[in-house]
Formats: sequence, structure tokens, C-alpha cells
Amino acid sequence: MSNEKVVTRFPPSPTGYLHIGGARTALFNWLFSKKRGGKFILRIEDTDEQRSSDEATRAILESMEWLGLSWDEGPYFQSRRYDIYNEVIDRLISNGEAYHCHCSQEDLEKQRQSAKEKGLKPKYDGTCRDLGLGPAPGSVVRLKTPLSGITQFTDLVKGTIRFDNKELDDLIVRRSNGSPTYHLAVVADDISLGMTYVIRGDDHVNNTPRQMFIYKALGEPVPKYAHLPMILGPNKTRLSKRHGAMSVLAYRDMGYLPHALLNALARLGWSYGDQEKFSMEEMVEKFSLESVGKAAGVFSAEKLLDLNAWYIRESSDEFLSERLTPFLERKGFKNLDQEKVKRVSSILKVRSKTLVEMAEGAHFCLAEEITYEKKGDDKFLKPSVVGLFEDLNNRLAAIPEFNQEAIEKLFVDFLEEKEIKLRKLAQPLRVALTGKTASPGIFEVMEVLGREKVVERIRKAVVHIKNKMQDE
RNA sequence: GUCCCCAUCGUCUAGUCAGGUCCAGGACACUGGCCUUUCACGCCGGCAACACCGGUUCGAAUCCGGUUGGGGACGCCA
Repeated sequence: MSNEKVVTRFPPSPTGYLHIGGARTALFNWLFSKKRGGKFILRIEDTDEQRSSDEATRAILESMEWLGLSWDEGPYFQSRRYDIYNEVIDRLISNGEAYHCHCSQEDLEKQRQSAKEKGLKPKYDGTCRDLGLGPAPGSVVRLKTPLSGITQFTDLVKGTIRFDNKELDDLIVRRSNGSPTYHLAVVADDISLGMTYVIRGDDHVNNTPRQMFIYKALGEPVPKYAHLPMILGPNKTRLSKRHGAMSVLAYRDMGYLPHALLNALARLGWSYGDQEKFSMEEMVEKFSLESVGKAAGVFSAEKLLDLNAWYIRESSDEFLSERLTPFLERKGFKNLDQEKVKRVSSILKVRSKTLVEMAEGAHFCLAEEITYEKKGDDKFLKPSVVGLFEDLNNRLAAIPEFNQEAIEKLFVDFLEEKEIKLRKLAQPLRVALTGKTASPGIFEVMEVLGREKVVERIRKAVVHIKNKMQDE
């Protein structure tokens, strides 16, 4: 392992929430810096004053924190670093690497139009390039890019990529309102923050040569690049809000564990043999840019769900009850007994794919009253079980210890005496105790519910059945 | 349109750099069965792919060329 300094960054622009694609870029940068003992920097690219919002910034920070992708430096805000960019632009101008351009936006638009009509790539024709113009109202500053030659770089995931410089035009580095453009700000920041690796989405491949021009004009070393393949929506086109580009926070609210999301994201594009599940430590230890694939991929919500279910199953009761609490509170449960939440978590975790599902499943245990599911009520709460329920209730009230083991023993004797199968009794009882036809094991349910509630609910079920009989 | 990139089961992928051990492995989904007090979990089994064409080679998923298909970029957005 080299002792090369590693500095990576994640630079979202706060024009919307953080979605899957951004989160994966952040994750890969984070993993790479951790793996190499480097630094991970968060930078907010808010140079577009129109579209940036504080709300989006907050959502991004909240998402990063929830995911646990901690940053070593930042967040830096580009909007507060204009001095740096202006200094760089002025240097470019005085070095003759950039020039003032007076072309109007209308002219440029016309140029683009006619280029397209001729089947050419729309690009600036360089009208002002050698005019030696000075600044003027409404003018911009453009970089003087090479007119010929080849620009190439070795992408750490895609290999060598080369561009003919003729394909590129003189990009704007300072807008007519005086603000720096994306390319300029990115390069200036990456230089000033000492970035050594730029790991970003595939959609930036074409931006790379442009940014390399700026580095060269400034006489600065170019960082190493790694372009991650795009994440596609289910329709195989770019992820959009219509097609699965949900906010990271939406996943949180749907009851996903951050670790599950991170694991799913890691496996989208990166692999380590056949391994599917990784602890965060393993992810860091095993991550490498060489094993990142080149092809774009579709994010699978089903796989995420499976992973989430697995991580829930594997989590401790302690951890789960903590995570579950906000979801229970959202359902209106207040002053929760944490011990009880822990116990219900333990019997629910094997059958919950999300925390939302789990909170739903915990209802029977935490709510004062339950309502019977129509289907279960009709099918199982019948007059034929009244006698059994009453008899059973007397015995449940009488056993010394009210735990699973004791209850099960009581049942064995009871069933033998009545000469019935457990299934004859379990389903009606399940409906009586939980209101539902599906629940954790009936003995587990009883223990978690506690003797008092069990006896009460069986009694209420008996009353309920008798009422139904009268109504008929 | 021009440029850049990509191409293994429905999806994520292993295998491709160092061609034979791959009539292609794993996972998710789907599906048959077992277990069983329900629902799950778990276990056993099934379905299912090297885009196409040509070349190199004794031999190609793997190397080369082309075709097709897909994605991305072409902004005073990032």
C-alpha cells in the first residue's frame, strides 16, 4: 500500500434532495477514503443561486448523517468562496489563458441552432477569442482551450478515455453576472482543498477534458479520476423522480435501515466475488475501484427490501427497539415501555421487512384495544370455541408462571384432554389476541402480551362471539 | 446529428485484464416441495443469460474488427 495522500469529496448541489445516485457516489468516495486512510470532504455546490435552497441543503446533510457517511472536512459552501474563484479567473485572464467575450446569448443560441442543422456538434465559434476585448456589461469570461491535439486521461474504472480537442469549445468560466461557473468552481475548489481523487458519476466523463484544461492553464496537477456507471430507473433510462429516484430520507421513512441501503448501493456497480452482504467494516476493507463495473445498472428495490429484512432479522432487540420507536410514536403510541418494545421487536423481527411493517405488527401488543380483522372474525371467532376459551382462560389465570414454557406445557395438557389439535385452537386464539390471522407464534404472543391482557382479550372475544350469536 | 461510454439469467452480478477447469456460478424476484399453531424464517429443488456477425486460435463469454442496441454529454445547470 502506498502512502500516497488520498483526499476525496462529495459535492452535491442543493437543488433537490439526495437520491440513490448521489448517495452511492457519496458512499464510494467515503469507502475509498476510509480504505486508503484518507480524507473525505463534503462540499455544497450552490453557485446556482436560482435553484439552490437551504431546505435542500438541510435534507442533504440530514441524509448523509442518517446514512452515517461522516465527512472529515466541510461542509464547504461554494457560495461563500467566490474570492477564491475570482482570484483564479483573474489569474487566467492575466496569463492570457482566458478572455472576455461579448457575444450575446441570442447569438450563441443561433450558432447552436445552425450547427445542429448542419449535423455538427453545437459549440462556440470563438468569435471573441482573439479580439483582446476588455470587460463590459453583459460580457463573460471564456477559457482559451486548445484548438488541436488530444486530451486523454486514465479513468480508474473505465480505463483510457481520449478526446479530440476539436470537439471542445471555449467554456465560460465567469458569467455575465460575475459568478463563476461550475467547471471553474469545481477545479478551483479541488485545487484549494487538495483533492487527489475525483470519484463521480459517469455523466461527468465529458466534463473531464474541460476541467483538465483549467488545471493545465493554471499549471496545477490533475487529480485521478474514477467515473462510476449511472444508476438507471426501472425503465432503463436515467433515474428520474418519476422512475424511482426517491429521496434517501424517503427510504428512512419507509422503514429501511441505513446499513441495508448502503449495502444495496455498494453492490450496485461494485462487487466482491459472490458476496452479497457486507458489514461496514468489510465494505471498507474490501472496496476497490478496480472492482467497480463499467456498465450502468438498475437499482432493485426488491433486493433492497430483502437486504433490509435480513438486517432487521440479524439486529439485536436493543438496536431494533431504538430504531422502531420513532415509527411507533408516529402511530400515536406515547410513553412506550422500552422493555416491552424490545420484547415485541424480538418476536417480530423475523417477519418484518421494514420498520414500518414492524410497527404495524407491534400494534396488538402496544394498543389498549384491538379490532378484529373481518376475515379472521368470520372464520375463527365462532360459537364452537366459546367453551374452549372459557375453560382455557380459567387455567391461564391459574398457572404460577406466565411464560412461554409454562403456557406451552399447559396447552399440551389441555389439548390432550380435549382431544383437539393445536391448530383448532391457535387460529381462533390468534384472532382473539391480535385481531389478525397472522402473527408471531401464539405462545410468544401470549408471553409478550402478559397474563392480564391475554385473559382480558380472551374474555372479550367470548363476549364478542356471544353478541354475534344474539344478532343472528 | 456529433462526441464519449457500455453490452453475461427479468434485475444486481462472478467469470473477461493473464483464452481451455464455464453446455457459465451466486443473489434478488418468480416457482415446486419440506418444516409448521398462522404468517414468516430456514432447508431442498426448478425456471432463466454470454446481443449479433465476422476474424485470430487446436480451443473464445473471455482477444480483435464491425453491426445492432442502450446510456451519457453537447447550457451564462451542476
